[in-house]
Amino acid sequence: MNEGNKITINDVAKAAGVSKGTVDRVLHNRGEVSAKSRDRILKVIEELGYRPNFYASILASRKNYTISCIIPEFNDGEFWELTEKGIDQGREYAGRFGITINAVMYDQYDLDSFQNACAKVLASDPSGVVIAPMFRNETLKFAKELSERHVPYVYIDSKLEEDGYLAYYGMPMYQSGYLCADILTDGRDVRKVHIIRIARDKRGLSDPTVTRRTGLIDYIAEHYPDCRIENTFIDPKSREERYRKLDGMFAADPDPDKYIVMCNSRVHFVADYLRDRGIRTCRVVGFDVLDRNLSALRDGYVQALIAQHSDRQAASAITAITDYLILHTVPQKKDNYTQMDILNKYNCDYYI
Amino acid sequence: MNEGNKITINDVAKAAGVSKGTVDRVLHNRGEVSAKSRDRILKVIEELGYRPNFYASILASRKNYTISCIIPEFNDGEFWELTEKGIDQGREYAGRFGITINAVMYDQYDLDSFQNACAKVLASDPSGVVIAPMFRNETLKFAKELSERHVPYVYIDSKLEEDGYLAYYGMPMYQSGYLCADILTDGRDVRKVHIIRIARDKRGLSDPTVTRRTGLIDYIAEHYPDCRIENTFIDPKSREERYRKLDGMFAADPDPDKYIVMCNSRVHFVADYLRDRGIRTCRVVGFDVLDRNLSALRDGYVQALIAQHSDRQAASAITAITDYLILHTVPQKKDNYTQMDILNKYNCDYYI
DNA sequence: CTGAAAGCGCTAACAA
DNA sequence: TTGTTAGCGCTTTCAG
Repeated sequence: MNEGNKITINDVAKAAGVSKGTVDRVLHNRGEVSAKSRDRILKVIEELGYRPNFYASILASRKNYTISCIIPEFNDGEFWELTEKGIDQGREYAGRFGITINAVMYDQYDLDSFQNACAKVLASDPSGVVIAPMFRNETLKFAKELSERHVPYVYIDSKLEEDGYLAYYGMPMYQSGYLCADILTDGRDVRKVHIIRIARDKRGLSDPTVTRRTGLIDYIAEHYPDCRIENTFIDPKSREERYRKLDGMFAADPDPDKYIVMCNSRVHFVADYLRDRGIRTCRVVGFDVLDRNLSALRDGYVQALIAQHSDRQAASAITAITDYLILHTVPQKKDNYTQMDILNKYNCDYYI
Repeated sequence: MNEGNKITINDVAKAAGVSKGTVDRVLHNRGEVSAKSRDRILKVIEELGYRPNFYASILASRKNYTISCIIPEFNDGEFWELTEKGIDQGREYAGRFGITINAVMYDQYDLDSFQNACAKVLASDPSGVVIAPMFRNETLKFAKELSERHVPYVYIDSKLEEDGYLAYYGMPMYQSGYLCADILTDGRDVRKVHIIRIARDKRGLSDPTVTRRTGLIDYIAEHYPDCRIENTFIDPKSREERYRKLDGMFAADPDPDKYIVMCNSRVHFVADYLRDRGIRTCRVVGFDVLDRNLSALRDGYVQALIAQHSDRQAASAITAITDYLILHTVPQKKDNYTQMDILNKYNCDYYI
């Protein structure tokens, strides 16, 4: 039945001359077993190629595993929505093993909110944790606590430079910037690149796109040494302010053929501006498959989008913990860099 | 345990005033049950929100499901190798439910071999079938037989115009050709496009790339009405012959900046030629992530590859049948068109 | 047509 | 330290 394997715990017990209770003990490092018995049992397991039947196991042990996912809160159509979809996919998988998934959201601009989320999760005594970190120090503390409790945790989106995590699923950020620059410039004669950036009002927040921007800038330096890079900061909260800034940008340089890029998921801000101003002469590249970005892509205000399956990242994270909990397996690779998808108007409609 | 649902078959039996044996009978339409009992049980199930525990079910019923996958045979590094990897992924999933997966290969250029494969699968009385069809009529017959036996089957790679399949997973072929043309021409001043095609020696074989080529040609007609399209046929078996043909192509038109495309996975043939001849002036686009194509991409002899996750197609197919068999669920969508991935030298290393 | 009972393979007390 | 045993929730005879 179980992958064609008919050897049961009883067979092992018999062959090792012990009872199945003892076999179960060594299987789960539960209770004390004499070194002699343990060795013999382990040997028999090896020889017979015994593989436990997980269904019998799940059935017999009515454990109540629960995995908590800590991600930023979001509004409809924003980046993290896709991650939540992935959590739902993961929930379906984990649910088959009787594992409960719950999501805890935090305000990604508010440290307190993040701390609260972590504390809440810790208090709930989770069997495993998925986390999309935004605050370095606090995450480090949280990770340490989880490690000490032997609670497996996996990072999604970005990770920290510590080592205790079970796995990581995210995009290679530097390379995504490099790729982005390649698509933007596209072998053309580019003299100037405009990077549109979000003006961050709060201090102390790590900018998640800095690595990506570095990749972008490096590409330009390597392939277009004479190309200038100009940063323009816009306010995500004020449309008027944005338009003023972008008007200023266009006024400063009369060349209508601009190369514009945004390193986060908000390129729709640029697209909206271009649409309103009727400007169709720019080459614009951005990131991520928000609905608003997709429609900009379809309408030709954005030429390409670099996307990642952040749903799959979340789902993989949950799967990894589930398998760890139930099957006692660890992911093949610890660091999993997800593919970078290039979308244009001709393939975007087939993107999930 | 089971998704937070604690109601068991015993609860249902008690509430309905019958034994759990009878409940099981109505659950699986097994044996005769009086209309009265059946109605009462169904009502109780509804009211209590009873959900069977799959693990107990799998454990108790030592059924031996097996899913057969019929795909073309292949050599190392060829297209179908990736599909086989997906079958392995699917096997892992299905194995957890005690389902055996076996793969049956056929020679995609030999009708007899395909018929044999089908007959063999039929004889083995499979619980489900995954098929990558190449021969239309024979597949139609096979599908009909499966339908009559109530054996669920899913198409991968391509499908037929019948309706009995459980699901389909494959690339949108026409659109892939359209996309390919867009990437090839890339807004440039293109006067001529070279399509390199495989000379097929056998008659009566359906060319799997004809739809893709149509998409390609349509794009050119729409966007480059004055562009000429030239077909060159090469022999997959003879390197000399290929070089002769390609030499001829280059001799016929002195322009070194050629636009070259192949609609199947063999663009490495072109790349090898260009590498040997030291030609770096062409723009070349092809399909699929064979190792040889990837190295051509990295080395700059191919500018872009359009790829599909044919591994995921196979894995999804197996998952769909597994879930159908075990969970009694049908796929959300019947026709699943997988995304078209655009690969260049900057993102190909993160693919898969 | 229906109930009773014996497992499926494993876990987790409880004795010894 | 170890064996024994009573289930987990469901399927499947076998009587009746």
